[in-house]
Parts: sequence; structure tokens; C-alpha cells
Amino acid sequence: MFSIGEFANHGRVSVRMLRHYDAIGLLRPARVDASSGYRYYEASQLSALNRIIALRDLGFGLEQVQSMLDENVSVAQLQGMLRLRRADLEASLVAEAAQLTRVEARLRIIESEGRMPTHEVVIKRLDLIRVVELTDVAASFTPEDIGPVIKPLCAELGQRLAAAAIEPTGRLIAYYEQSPREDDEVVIHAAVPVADGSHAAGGLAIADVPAAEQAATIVHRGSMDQVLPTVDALARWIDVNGYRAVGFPRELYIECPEDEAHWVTELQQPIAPA
Amino acid sequence: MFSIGEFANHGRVSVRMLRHYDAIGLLRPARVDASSGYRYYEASQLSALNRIIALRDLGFGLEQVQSMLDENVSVAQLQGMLRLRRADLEASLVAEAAQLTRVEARLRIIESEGRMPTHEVVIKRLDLIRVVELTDVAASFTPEDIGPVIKPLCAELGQRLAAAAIEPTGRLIAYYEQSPREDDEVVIHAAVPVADGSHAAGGLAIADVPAAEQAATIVHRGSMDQVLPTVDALARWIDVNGYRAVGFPRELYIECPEDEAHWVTELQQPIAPA
DNA sequence: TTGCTCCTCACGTCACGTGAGGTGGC
DNA sequence: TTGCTCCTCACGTCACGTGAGGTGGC
Repeated sequence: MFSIGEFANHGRVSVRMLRHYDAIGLLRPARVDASSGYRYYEASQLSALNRIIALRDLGFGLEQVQSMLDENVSVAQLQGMLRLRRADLEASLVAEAAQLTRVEARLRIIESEGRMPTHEVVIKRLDLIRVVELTDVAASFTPEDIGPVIKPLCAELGQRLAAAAIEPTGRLIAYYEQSPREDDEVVIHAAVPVADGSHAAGGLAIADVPAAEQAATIVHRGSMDQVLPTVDALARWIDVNGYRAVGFPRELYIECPEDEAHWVTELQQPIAPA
Repeated sequence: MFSIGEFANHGRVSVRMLRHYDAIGLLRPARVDASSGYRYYEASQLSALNRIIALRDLGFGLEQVQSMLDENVSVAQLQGMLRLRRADLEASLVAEAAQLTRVEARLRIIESEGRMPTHEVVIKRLDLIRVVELTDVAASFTPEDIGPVIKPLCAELGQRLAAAAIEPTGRLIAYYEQSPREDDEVVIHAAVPVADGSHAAGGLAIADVPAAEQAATIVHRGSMDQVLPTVDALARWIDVNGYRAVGFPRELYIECPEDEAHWVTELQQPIAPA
């Protein structure tokens, strides 16, 4: 018979742990003194303790450990739990490796630029959005070419929405479709979300902006004339963190007051692992 | 100005999170209505939220995030935090990879043997132990050769301890030193721990059983004549889990009643990554 | 009036670590 | 008597999720 302290010593666990395992019924002492409450363990219980430690060290929770030690658990169930654990571990390893990549990317940036990045990139999921939209084309994907096309396009969109009495359910979205031709031409979509049952009206097209499992996003503050550095930062981030762009880039117009210098927009780029 | 719900939507976070960040002072709403307590956020606060999300997604705790956003934090401090995080992540990846190896090993065992292993192996750290000991040699590391040598050796040790009035501070330890010669001969040490200041006496040698950062251990129940399957299980485990033996194997005699069938011993083998 | 959004507590999570306050045998 | 070991609460951990119970504007 061992006292709790001796048993803890042999098992390389804390006394508190043994008390905890007693409390949850995972490992009951062989004997408990009725008057003092002292716990006493038998040497043979070391095997039981070791089984618990071994399973816990595979990453199972104590409740799962308890069920795995149950005599009535089948081999198939044990296999199932181990396979699930394996899958969880594999997912966790991938996630942590990605986190490490991002930490290292940030260390490189801090070394080369001497400060933390000011443009923060965040990965989000984008849901499918039902929109009404107008489209036009621009000669290239630079603010100089986009600006003169998108501004009248948005104004026109606003007028037609009012004329057709359509109530948008969200804010303006622009997305940019690379022309199938080999030149730089892009098709610009100016769109607003509408309720699911909406119909085309007033010369406006109904469309679905597709969902994206992962999109890298960045907030741009200020005039869209100055958007290029933000676009570049987003592109570099995607590259440095081991992703690639897989769909149309989008802009979400979050706040557009009179003074364009105070605009807040979010650039979104669907991505996939490179 | 956004209500908390709108802001949460744009930021892809939960309303509860925003309330939490407000509560801990990480991200205060731009305005709080005095009478209703409603929180209102500005579009420009999306950048602040994104910085928080980005840092949190690197694995930093919210308290650390807060300190990293502090204007007074130096670039050197930021670098330090990122490097520490990198080191933690690397360690965590190694630990999880080892865990995955163990889970996979167990899955293979369950497939080949049709049940969970009954001999559980646990990795422990072994501290250095000051002992008094007697030694002898055996022809090989099999129970048939060890048994007839170690039994009288232990009896002799007990007598000399009593004669020299030495009080052991722990239980009997045996460890086995491969002879430097090429044959199977092993040097058997029968030792008991003593207080640090002890001196050699009564023909007993003082020695230190070295510490080991990692040792694979397994509990053997029953007579030492039957120890071979347990020794084999330990050796296989060490092999299958990507370790190798790096020091003397030991036996710790945990409980040795009259009836040897009820003995409980722990086999210990110092290991290192293979 | 019903729904919707917002609010403030406050408990639960997971496996213990860490006191606080007290007892019993050498 | 002092140290040592043991005991039982009970709080703290970390970042929220999840009700409970209630309010205010459309």
C-alpha cells in the first residue's frame, strides 16, 4: 500500500492529479481511511495509472480516457476514436504549420521594413451573394483606368435602383473579371445585394457573386485613387503566405462619405493553398 | 456608424467577441449610447479589429495582442515576442508530431493484435540517484542467467545494509551494464538509494545512477522469471515510436511480497530520438 | 402586437495549480 | 514542539458560447 504521496512519486504525477482522478472516478484508491480520509493505493494500480497517462498523452480528454478503459468498449470503437484523434492531430498540425508560416512571414517583414505591417490581412469565408448589377469594361486593372469607368457606373446603378424601386440589402460591391482575351482589359461589375426572390428590372442584371471558402481581405482607408499600395500589400501577403488567387478580386464599399479621403473599403481576394 | 451587429458582420466575428474585447479594453466602441448602452463602431475601426484578429490568428493571447498594439512597444520587443511565438510553435509541432506517431503506432498494434496493448509504456524523466550497491556478473541478459545471480546479490545487500546500519531512502534498484567485452556478459548492480552525505561502509560501494531526460518505462506484474515478454514489449515500443535506447536498463522493485507472483516492478530504459 | 436587436449578468468549458485553513502521527 | 503529509473547499486559468431575463424601436 502506498500513501498518495508515494504513489504520486512512483507514477511521476502530482498529488493533485490523483485527487482529481479520484474525484471524477477515473482512478479510485484501493482503500480510503474512513476517519482520516487518507487515500491508499496498491502497487498494482500503477498499471492503471500508466494506462491513463499513456492515453492522456495521446491527446485524449479524461472523459474519453475513461470510456476507452471501460471493459465494454469494443475494438471497433477504440479504432474509431484513434482514427478520429489521428485526423484531429493531422488537421492541427496543418493549422499550426500555417500559423508558423505567418509568424515567420511577419518576422521577415519586420526585419526588412523595420516595423509591423500597417495593412493587416485577414482570411475570411465569403458567402454567395445574390446581386443586381451593371457591367462595363476598363482598359486595365489600374486606378487610372478603373476610376473613370466605375464612378459613372455606380452613379447609374444608383439611379436605376431608385427608378426600379429596388431596396438593396447591403452595400455596394465591385468585382473585376479578367477578360478572356489576352490583353489587360477587365470587365467591371458594380453590384448591390438584393433579397433572394428579386427579379431583373430597369435594365439591371441579376447575378450571383460566388462564395469562397477562403478569401484574403484587407481594409483600405482613403480615396480609391490611392488603392494601389493596398492592392500590392494584399498580393504580396498572398504570395508570402503560400496561397494563390483563385477568383475575381472584389471591393466592398463599407463607408463612402462625400469626402473620398474618408472612404473605407475592403478588398477581397479568394485564395487557395499554392 | 455601425451597430454592434453590423460591425460584427463586416468583421466576421461574433457579437459576443466584440463585447468581450470591449470588456477587456482591447477594442472600445467609438461611441456608447448613455441611456441604452448600445455600442456603435466606426468603419475605420475595422482596421483595428483586423489587426487584433490577425495577431490572435498568429496564436497570441489577447493580453499579448493588447501589448503588441500599444504604441509604446518597440520593434525589438515585437521581434522578441514573434521569435518566442515561433519557438513555441516549433516545439508544439514537434510534440504533436510525436503524439501522432504514437497514435499511429497504437492503431497498427490494434490492427495486428486485435486489441489494445496491455503493457502500457510511459515516458518519464529519471533523476540522478545516490546509491550504495553491490555488483556481480551474469553470462547474459536473460532471466535464466540473471536470476541466479541477482537473488543472492540482493540478499547479501540487505544483510550488509543491516550490518552497517544504513537506512535506505527508497526501494531496491537493479541496473545492467553491458560488459565492454564483445560477449553477452552483463554487470549486475543491486543498489538502494541513500541520503546524499552517505559514505561507503561494510563493503558496499557508493555510486550515482545517472539521470535521464527521457526514459521509457513499463510496469511488470508477477515473477521476474516471466519478465521477458514485458522487456520485449518495452523494446518494441521504443523502436516503433522512433526512439533508441541510450543507457543502462534498470529495474525498480516497487513491491516484493513473499509470493513472487505478486511482485510489481518497473522496467526503465533511458531513450533518445532515433 | 410580434420580431428583431440590443443590453447585462452569470454559468460552463478542461485539467488541474495554487493557496487557505485545518488535522494527525513522528 | 516543529515538520511533514494528508485532508477539503474554492478560486483561477482563457476566450469566449450559451442561456436567462429584460428593454426599446419598427
